[in-house]
Amino acid sequence: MLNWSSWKPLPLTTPFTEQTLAETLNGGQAFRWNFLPAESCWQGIWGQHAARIRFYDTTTLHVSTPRGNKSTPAALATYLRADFDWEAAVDSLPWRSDPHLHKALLAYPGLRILKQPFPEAVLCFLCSATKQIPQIKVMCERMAKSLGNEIIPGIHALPTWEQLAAASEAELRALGLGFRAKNIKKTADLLASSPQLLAQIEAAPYPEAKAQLVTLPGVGEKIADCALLFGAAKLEAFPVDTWIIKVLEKRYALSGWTPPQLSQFGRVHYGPLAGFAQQFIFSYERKNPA
DNA sequence: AGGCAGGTGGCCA
DNA sequence: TGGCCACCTGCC
Repeated sequence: MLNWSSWKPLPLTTPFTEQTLAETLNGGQAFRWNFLPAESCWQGIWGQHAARIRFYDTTTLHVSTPRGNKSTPAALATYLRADFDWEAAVDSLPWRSDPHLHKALLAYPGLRILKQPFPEAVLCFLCSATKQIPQIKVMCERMAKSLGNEIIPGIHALPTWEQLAAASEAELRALGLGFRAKNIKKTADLLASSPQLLAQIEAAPYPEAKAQLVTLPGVGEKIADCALLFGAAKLEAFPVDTWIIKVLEKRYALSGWTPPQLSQFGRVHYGPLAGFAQQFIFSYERKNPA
């Protein structure tokens, strides 16, 4: 394909498996990666970048990027946090005293938390309310096609908040966003009037960042934690969703606990990388429901 | 055919 | 504070 560079190695400090690569890219952290059977690779979009990735061996990915976009390989390394020591992070989790966590860690060796552009993480998770991953992906794709920049022919970035503010609620509803359209429109208008707000939130320590984020229309505790975990590298953020509630109820015998109590439990039990632990538990539970 | 899906905000005791 | 419910849409 003329538009794409040849495959180049991207070394990983933490070993990986093919299944873990799939889970990292398409397991509910991000919504803009698709497997292309014909090319047998993952193709994804973030910010104003697009890339193709395929598993080469446990410590090497192969990467192809659009020709002429020289900054994309470095941006991809940042997005994947390729140089972070995930193995040490895993070892710091309380797996020695938590057999269920231990099982989940072994099931996804090398699983990592992406560093997505913060503004688009907020957008994607605003779409996530009571939706499953495939439907969230459809909503993101429609917003990109209709409102976002075309990065290369046929591949569109998600709209910026500025671009979203320029659309009407009716236009957003027409993209199938449902009741989320109103929240996205209101948040877009608010962010358009404070252009530095998201950058300030991202730069703030987790507790302040979360407190600020939940003031955006449609952003509650869960969406704020997802955006901070997957879009701002705040690994202490511990999203409490229906899956995690189920896990903690059934596998940790915590039935009857309220979401805020479970959130507190998660932070105390899993520690400063609670969100990282959450991702293993989440992935494991979706594949092996209790 | 009706209920439910990686939630949130508003209203009521 | 704590519980309940509407809210879009599509898929089982």
